[in-house]
Amino acid sequence: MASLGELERAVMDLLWAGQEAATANTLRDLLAQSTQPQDGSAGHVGKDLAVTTVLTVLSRLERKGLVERERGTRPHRYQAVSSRADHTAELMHEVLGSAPDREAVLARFIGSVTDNEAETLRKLLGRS
Amino acid sequence: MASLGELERAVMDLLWAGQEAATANTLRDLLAQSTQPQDGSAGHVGKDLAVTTVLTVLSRLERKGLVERERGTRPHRYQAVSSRADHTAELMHEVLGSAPDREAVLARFIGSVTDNEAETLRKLLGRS
DNA sequence: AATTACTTCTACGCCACGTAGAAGTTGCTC
DNA sequence: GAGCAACTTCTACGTGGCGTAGAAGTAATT
Repeated sequence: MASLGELERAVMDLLWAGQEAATANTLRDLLAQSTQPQDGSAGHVGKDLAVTTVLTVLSRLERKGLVERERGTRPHRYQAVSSRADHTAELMHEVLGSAPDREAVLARFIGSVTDNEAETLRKLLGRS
Repeated sequence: MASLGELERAVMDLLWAGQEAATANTLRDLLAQSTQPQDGSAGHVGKDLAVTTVLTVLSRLERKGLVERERGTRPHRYQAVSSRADHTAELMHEVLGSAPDREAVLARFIGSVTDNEAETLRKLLGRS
């Protein structure tokens, strides 16, 4: 219940970026442009997808519990269930949770964190 | 480059558990028993696999860089490249790394950590 | 009622993974 | 050193997730 496909991730990124709920069409358009805004002159690289494709992906994301849709409005509006930060943190816990040696894992994790982040963590934890 | 299948994970668990390199046959036997050591009387649940199956999985794990094999010895001996803790910590970094808002993620992560673990983290981080 | 906009259903190709037989290779034994 | 036994590699099939989208169904608009 963790990994996302490439397109699924792209859609989630858009949903996480915009604060408001979006329609499939909107997302389709955003996908058509994003990914490579700056472009010499050749073809743009943003995927030019069929709307149904986006809808399929959104359905799958809904099934996975990552996305929520308003069914009332005619063009259904989709939005992420939780923020990217929340979701990522959840993922980290998922990864950590599967380990019987949590402390050891945390030790290794901390060991390879940047100084800045270590500082952030200290602040977040407060001193005992 | 992250997720493992069920069998792949079972094999890694065995390799991580035992400190020494193991052969495909050994692993096959361990897989046949483990998973449900305690058993009323009915059939055991440990997978009874063909050795080739184990070998295939080991090859795939090798390709993924999780396992290393001694090709010299006749029954090749396999072992995990890094400890489970290292691997898990690495995974956590992978998950975290893909986020543009690392600090926010860390905040959420810390927010939902158990008290014990928070304490552990404080110790690990030491004073500034 | 017909047209249009939107959603759901169905589907196909690809790739990872569980699974394992067939074929090839190496080493031991007599 | 010929043959058997053990081991590895090759090939393959079924299943399921994902990218992709057309066909079919449903609702809103005029």
